[in-house]
Amino acid sequence: MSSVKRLSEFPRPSVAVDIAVLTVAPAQATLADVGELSVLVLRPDHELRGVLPGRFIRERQTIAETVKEVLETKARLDPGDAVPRLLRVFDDPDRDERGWTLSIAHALALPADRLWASAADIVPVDRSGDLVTGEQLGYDHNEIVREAVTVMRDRYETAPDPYDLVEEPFTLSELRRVHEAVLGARLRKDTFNRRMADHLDEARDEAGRTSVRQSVGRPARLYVKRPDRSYTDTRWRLPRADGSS
Amino acid sequence: MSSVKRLSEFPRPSVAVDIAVLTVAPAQATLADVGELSVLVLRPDHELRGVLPGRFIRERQTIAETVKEVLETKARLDPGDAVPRLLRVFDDPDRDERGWTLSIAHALALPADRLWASAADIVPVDRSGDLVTGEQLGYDHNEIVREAVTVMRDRYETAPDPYDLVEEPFTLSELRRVHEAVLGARLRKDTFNRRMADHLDEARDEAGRTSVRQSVGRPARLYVKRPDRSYTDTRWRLPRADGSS
DNA sequence: TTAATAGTGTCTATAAGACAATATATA
DNA sequence: TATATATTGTCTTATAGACACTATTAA
Repeated sequence: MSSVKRLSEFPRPSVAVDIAVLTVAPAQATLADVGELSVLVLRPDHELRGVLPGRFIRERQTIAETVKEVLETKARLDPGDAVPRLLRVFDDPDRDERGWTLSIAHALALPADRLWASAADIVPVDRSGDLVTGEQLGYDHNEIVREAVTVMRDRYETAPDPYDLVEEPFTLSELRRVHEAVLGARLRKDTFNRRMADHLDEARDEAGRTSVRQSVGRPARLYVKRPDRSYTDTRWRLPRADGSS
Repeated sequence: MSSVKRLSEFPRPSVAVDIAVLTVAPAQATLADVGELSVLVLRPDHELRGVLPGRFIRERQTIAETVKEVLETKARLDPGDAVPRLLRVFDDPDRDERGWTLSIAHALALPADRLWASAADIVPVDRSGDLVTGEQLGYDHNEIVREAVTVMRDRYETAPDPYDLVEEPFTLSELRRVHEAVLGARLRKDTFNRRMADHLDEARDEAGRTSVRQSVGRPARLYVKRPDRSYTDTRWRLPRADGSS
């Protein structure tokens, strides 16, 4: 950043934004009741292989704006308030045979019902973050999906629905089912509830009810996520000596 | 990524890599024995304000290679095996008045003794990650430093010396002093030791000794970091039901 | 009353945090 | 021996994990 040469004297890469859109698809035959963590794959006419939604960035447009626009125009879905999360910059010089490109890869999660309008495929992923179909995507997009899935699973160990897949207010069962789908494992009801309790507040739904019943059984109480005091809250912090901090 | 147009038809940004090089500078008057977390600042002749080391990336060069080369040529220091960590991409359209630029910002830590050869300044930072001098750097580099410091402090709560500032093998006191400097607080000796013990293995130094004495007092045992089973080890994991996983 | 789902009491094991004692060196 | 630093015993409190029980609804 410290050169006095004109910017135009430097060769410049093409910079793309690619987005792994993740969701929990309703349960199939597998794993009984548990939904499946899945990723949105586009199949453009002129491409041999499936790709993630993405395009090159335009001047005077931020990355966040680009993400939103890509989802709207390429995937034909409304991202709403969902926050895209930077994964990393993919910079292998040979990642695109057309020339020198960088990909600023992002992950983003959306509730399944907002993806059905899209003309894209929703493909489940396995434990290692590969597509269950074994499909090979274009460019390095399989790797982007793997990293997106890994980061997402990691975060779902630590906090209640950090990607906002569940609409508030929700019941503990709804919350747990989403976590089970993301993590790909059944979770213990009692321990899960107690863990999450510290990060939730009781709430009412639009109708002012403090609990809901689905069709049978005891009605469940409603919760919203407590505005989290910090991402690091649930991890250990080193013990300060004396009263410092 | 899905266009069939030629890459050259798209406008392209200038892409820079900027690096917050962090270190623990030896203790000054403040806080008794505790070193100070500091950042390396360049003062090029032709620039009004201090800047972080950085430059535009070149074709067929990875970001990692660029980081290494920047540190060697601009900061005149040898990064060795230190791993640069991506912070995020700074993309404010107005961040550089010369034109459209992105900065792929990284953080990296090096032991203080490897920085003295550099012609750069080593400036301590305060609790919020600002330079203690109140100095304003060029571009958005103050913000890069703040984020670098925040991420680094967060990681030093969770693991023993994750940025490899201490040379192996080390004593628990050496390790604790580095953590105190990074976190800017004194830590309890006994609890710190027990916390770290799970992440350390006993070791010998070059001379084959299993402990060292500095000048006075009981000699301290030597440790190396245990190859960590995973970054998430020290955070809670949700309880699986049954035997699944 | 039964089935289904929600939620809690409580026991055990483990870990955190704090205090103080013990251990091993030099001067 | 006095002093300095390192390390551990142990007590208290908090939390995790597991099991089984209680609670509240619909059919």
